[in-house]
Amino acid sequence: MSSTAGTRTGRRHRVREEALAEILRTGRRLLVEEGPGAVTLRAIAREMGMTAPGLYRYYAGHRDLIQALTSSLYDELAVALAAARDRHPSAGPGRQLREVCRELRRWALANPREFGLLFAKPVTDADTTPGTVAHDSGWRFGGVILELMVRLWHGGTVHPPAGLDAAWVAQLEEVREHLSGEPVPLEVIYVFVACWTRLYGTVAVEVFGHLDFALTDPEPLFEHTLDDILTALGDTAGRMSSDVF
Amino acid sequence: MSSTAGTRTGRRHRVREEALAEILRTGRRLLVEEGPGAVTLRAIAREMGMTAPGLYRYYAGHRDLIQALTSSLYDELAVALAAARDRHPSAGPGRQLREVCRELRRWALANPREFGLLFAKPVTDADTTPGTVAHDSGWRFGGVILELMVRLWHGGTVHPPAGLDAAWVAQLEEVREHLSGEPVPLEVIYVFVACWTRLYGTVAVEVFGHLDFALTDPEPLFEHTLDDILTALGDTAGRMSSDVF
DNA sequence: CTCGAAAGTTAACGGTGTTCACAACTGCTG
DNA sequence: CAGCAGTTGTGAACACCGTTAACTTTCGAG
Repeated sequence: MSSTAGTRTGRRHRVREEALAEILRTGRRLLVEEGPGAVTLRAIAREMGMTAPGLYRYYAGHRDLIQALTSSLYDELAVALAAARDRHPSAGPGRQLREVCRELRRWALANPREFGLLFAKPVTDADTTPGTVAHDSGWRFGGVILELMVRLWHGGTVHPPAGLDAAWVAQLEEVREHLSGEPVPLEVIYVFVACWTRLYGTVAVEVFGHLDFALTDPEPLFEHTLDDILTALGDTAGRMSSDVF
Repeated sequence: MSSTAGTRTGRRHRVREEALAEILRTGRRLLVEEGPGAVTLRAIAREMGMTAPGLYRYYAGHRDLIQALTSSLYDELAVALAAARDRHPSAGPGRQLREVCRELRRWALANPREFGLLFAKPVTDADTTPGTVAHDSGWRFGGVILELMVRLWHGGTVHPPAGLDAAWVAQLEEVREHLSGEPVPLEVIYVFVACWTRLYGTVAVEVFGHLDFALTDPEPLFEHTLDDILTALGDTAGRMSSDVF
């Protein structure tokens, strides 16, 4: 172990970071250009002008590499969502949430393979780690959405579902402090989950092409859904229609 | 070519069908017991006491085998949904649709790996056929849901979204006769797609474990969503709450 | 300058999908 | 019944995959 182990930006350390990043970059390029099945240790190494075992100096194996790639993509998505939010600094949380959701769809459509890697797989597919990684990196992105919902909640426009039975409330309590920062009202978590399933369903179905047969342009459906979600959250501004959907 | 080529149930033909079915059965067992990555030509052959190249007498390759397995699972799901519907023959379409949706969730939770194979992957992942197969087999199941929605529509309780712009309507027209049987009203297709995205989102998020961190029992959320969907469809019977969600 | 850690190589093992040449079996036809 | 053709299955082989082990090279810190 070098005596300058704690050094922030040692030369050695820096080129290593670059290598780590290039591996991920190459893996992502393969994912985008050739599909999920093509992001392989040997292919990445080949692409980088080295041999597969060399990659083991950087990642413990194929699984860990994919995991790292997933993490970085979660981060990128989180940054994109936050940027969409900050693009309208003076807007209320409703408008900002709307823009964030639109950015999610935009990102997913622009990066369908990446979206698939992040959201199309079971979180535990017998190979991903128990959940800590999925939590940390996955919730840098989820936190952006949740935070806006909390702010909407603070505005007082959200009215929670009435019939929350006891068991339901109990498990929500469990999650409360699990979220960093302020204590999140239980009902907000419920609303968050409900809205997320709608958002996820709409975007996933579109990105995965499940309704290619029916819709050549699913954007109107998405905007309608967005209206509906924001109405459910009590936001009245920026509404584009007043249908149930 | 044998002279009895057209024979319905020739001996030869029958044992072949059995072999085809056993291959699928074995593949499914591997999928369930060992995960998606384990459903491999060699593993299936090994499990059946033969060698991998022998399977090529039955399926053109790994892709085709997976495709066939997917098709059969779609069929099984369609049968399960239809059975749930027919379990309440005297009930109205609203109640029947409710039971069908519940059955979808039940089936997905009981067969998560199969559900993942059917719905977690992009329909065209650079390896599935263009779409004809996904259409035919995928819509024996979707048709069950659509048919109930059409019946609800005939009941007159469904009110379509008002703001359907022209382009939106145009593409819906395209789909109209693409569906077998009676001409389906355009708005019904819209409602169908909208409801399907909600249903899919709720079930998929639960099955894939995206919200394991937050919910130990997602059933209340599902029931709330179901209430909401059926309300949107104009069905008033069997409602369990009156919240937005 | 030295030396030890890090980076990268080659070789190898077992696994995969896939192809091809070949053997065995089965059942129809002359 | 004999023979023949189609069907079914095998074994060997190829290329690719993840992974491990032993080895060489590189390079920075003391």
